[in-house]
Amino acid sequence: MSEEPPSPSVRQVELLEAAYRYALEHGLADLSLRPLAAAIGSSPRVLIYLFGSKDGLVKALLARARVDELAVLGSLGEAGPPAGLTTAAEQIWLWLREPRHRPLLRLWAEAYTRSLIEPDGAWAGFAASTVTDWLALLAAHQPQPERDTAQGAAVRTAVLAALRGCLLDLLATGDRDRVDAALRHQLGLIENDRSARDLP
Amino acid sequence: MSEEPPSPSVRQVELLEAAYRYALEHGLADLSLRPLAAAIGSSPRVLIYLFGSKDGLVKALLARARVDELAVLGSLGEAGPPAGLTTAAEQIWLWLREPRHRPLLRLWAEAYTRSLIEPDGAWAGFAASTVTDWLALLAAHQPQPERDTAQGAAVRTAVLAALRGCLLDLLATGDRDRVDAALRHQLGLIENDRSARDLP
DNA sequence: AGTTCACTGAAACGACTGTTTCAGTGAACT
DNA sequence: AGTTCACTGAAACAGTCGTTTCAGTGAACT
Repeated sequence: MSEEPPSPSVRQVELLEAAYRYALEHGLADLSLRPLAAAIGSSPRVLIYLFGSKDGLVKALLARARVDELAVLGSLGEAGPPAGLTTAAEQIWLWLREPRHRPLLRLWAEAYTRSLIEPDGAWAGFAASTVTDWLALLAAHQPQPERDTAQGAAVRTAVLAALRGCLLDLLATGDRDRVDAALRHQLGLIENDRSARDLP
Repeated sequence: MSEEPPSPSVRQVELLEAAYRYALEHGLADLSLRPLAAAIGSSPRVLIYLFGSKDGLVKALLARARVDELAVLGSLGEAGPPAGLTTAAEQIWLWLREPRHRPLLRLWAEAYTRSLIEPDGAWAGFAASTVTDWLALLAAHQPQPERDTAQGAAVRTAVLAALRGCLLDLLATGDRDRVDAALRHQLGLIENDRSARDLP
């Protein structure tokens, strides 16, 4: 309990990275120290030593997943001037639908729903914070007068809902053509409506 | 292993109902026979006897949740003639946003994502089957020429995605006004587009 | 009365859980 | 050379898990 290295060492991030890859494959729900340690060439003893407890390890894994998520937000948000709400949403969707991102998105969905059921512990606040993160990104692509209105919040909420709803469908059915057409239809309607009001 | 009652007895549905209420409160991820049995006034022995195994119990619980889901579908689908796609979606949303349905929807979300990660076992196919169920309901509210086209499938997929995306947001943030406005905005755009094409 | 049979309490089984205790590594620093 | 200290293997701890074994209930049926 008293033993816990203050700063993340080299070995620690190595193991965290290996554990992260393991979690992407097997999920977090049934995560167990002994199988995990065996798979990444470590031992339960070391994991407990480095992360304090299993809860600490799970928190570190969720934080690691969040780093990936924020990296996407950063690459889409800071790369140049605001691109317009629907354009940004399209770029996000291109990233979401990539088959190689599916393990990460499954893990994300698992952490999301788990934090709904078990609001305390390692999962606390995951769902709420991920919603606000993405909403903030979308807000950055809305023009200034609209951005701060309740109407503006509703529009970016709708865009986020379309993205997440389509993602859920895609993860469950894998039916890329249908889901792709659905999102494109949805964004097209929003785009039409916005251009009719002279909003980017 | 050999003992398993063939037909569901009275006692069995009583216990299943009690276990269902327990699962709505505590979720399925950490479900354990001993605490569950203690809470519903039974014993692990009896649960194993009646449901064959814990896996059988979980399957029964998921089937029970599915009964609730199908009941909603039935009440919205068979009640009169097709009401139009967006009207049907609005009615579904009125049901989804009810605070008293939140435990059921949390359980539903948990089973959904879990079946994405662990495609075998008791959860198998839950996500995919729930998608097709709801899509079929929405299809019943589309007019006949459109219903069987790829465009029609895309539109009802978009409607379902909007509903699910808004539901996820609502479960995480509880921000009813914003989410409500988002869904209304989304459905309004679809409605406008459809009436412009003479589709109900 | 005797048998059958659905049902159940108590206790144990082996496997697994996260965590701790103890005993060491081996490299870095004084 | 001696000490410190980050790190780790082996084993055990107490607890929980799903499941099984055994020994019964008590009502229904022959």
